Amino acid sequence: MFITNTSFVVNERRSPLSLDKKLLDWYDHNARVLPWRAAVGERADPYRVWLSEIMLQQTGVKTVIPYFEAFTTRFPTVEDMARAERDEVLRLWAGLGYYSRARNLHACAVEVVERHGGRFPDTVEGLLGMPGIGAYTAGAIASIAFGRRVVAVDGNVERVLSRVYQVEEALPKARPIITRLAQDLVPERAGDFAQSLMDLGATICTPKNPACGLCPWVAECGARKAGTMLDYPKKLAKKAKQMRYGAAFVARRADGAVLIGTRPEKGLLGGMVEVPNSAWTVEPVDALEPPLQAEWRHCGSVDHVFTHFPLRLAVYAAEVGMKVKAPEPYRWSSPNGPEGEALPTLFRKVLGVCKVPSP
DNA sequence: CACTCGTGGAG
DNA sequence: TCTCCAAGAGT
Repeated sequence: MFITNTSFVVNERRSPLSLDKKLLDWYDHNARVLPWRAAVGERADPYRVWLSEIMLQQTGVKTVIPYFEAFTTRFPTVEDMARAERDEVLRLWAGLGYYSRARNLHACAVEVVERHGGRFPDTVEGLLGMPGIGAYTAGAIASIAFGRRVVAVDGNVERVLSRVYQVEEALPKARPIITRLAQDLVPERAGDFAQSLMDLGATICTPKNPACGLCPWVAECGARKAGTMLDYPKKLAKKAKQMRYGAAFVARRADGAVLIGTRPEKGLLGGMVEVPNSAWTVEPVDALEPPLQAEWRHCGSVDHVFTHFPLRLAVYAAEVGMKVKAPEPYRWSSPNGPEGEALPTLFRKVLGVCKVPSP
């Protein structure tokens, strides 16, 4: 019953229905209706499956939906996205986070059009290694859009299967074990199976307060039997995150234009728009180095949390004359401000704390 | 393997 | 307030 790194014992089957059959029966009655899913009996559009899977990486369904609608409205097909400037993709993506996904998204669209005739590869091997497509996403697209009998192991699958089989190995070492357990379950309806596992993990077998009473696998779940659902999946302890400090400078002209720049291609918020700001250091810095001479006033601070560290930015603002040239490497935004730019949430917060009081 | 890479919502 | 974390990928 317990699954460890050295021993495998598959659950004995007391019930007349196999696990996959029970899950698909449940899915047929409880599948969530989502914009990227095909209507019953129809084949899902690979482009929409791909787009949704990239957006859903480490991101909740509720957050993704409005972005998905905006993208599919602006780019109905992969050709439309491939033809667009990358910067437009970044602007549409602004606020969604993990911006390398947006850079890879456009690169992948270009690759599909220029090297694959506008069609996505229909196998895991063909999909793997395209920009932004890893093991999970390749499996998801291959099974959901192309009906390949392969697995897509994500956080939901890790949680569900580690509970059912009481996988004692901690993540990430448990991943290959879980992948094998999942592969052994994949039925003919591989795409529905993948999505049913995700729906189960998202709505029933949740991290906290799992609704075991509604679960189609309640009878064969080892953790449920032992009452230890919350102990799975086992995870390695994460290291503590250290606060970093910095300063940001909002230079505003009378017409509303704000001094902005573009961040380096790679790294944090790569390729996105920023306002001038200092280095972010563990020790607060008090020597200010504003981008230009002006009467800078401290107008508040912004707290923001990245995945691997929290950040506190002291925000300074100044009004500058219409004839002031933008110092290198910065530029002036449009008179309405940088709202239309590829501005990540951090810098939207910065602009928010020093808005000009309206008359 | 271990680290980087966003954001907002839930408890 | 604080912790966790959501359909991971790249290096």
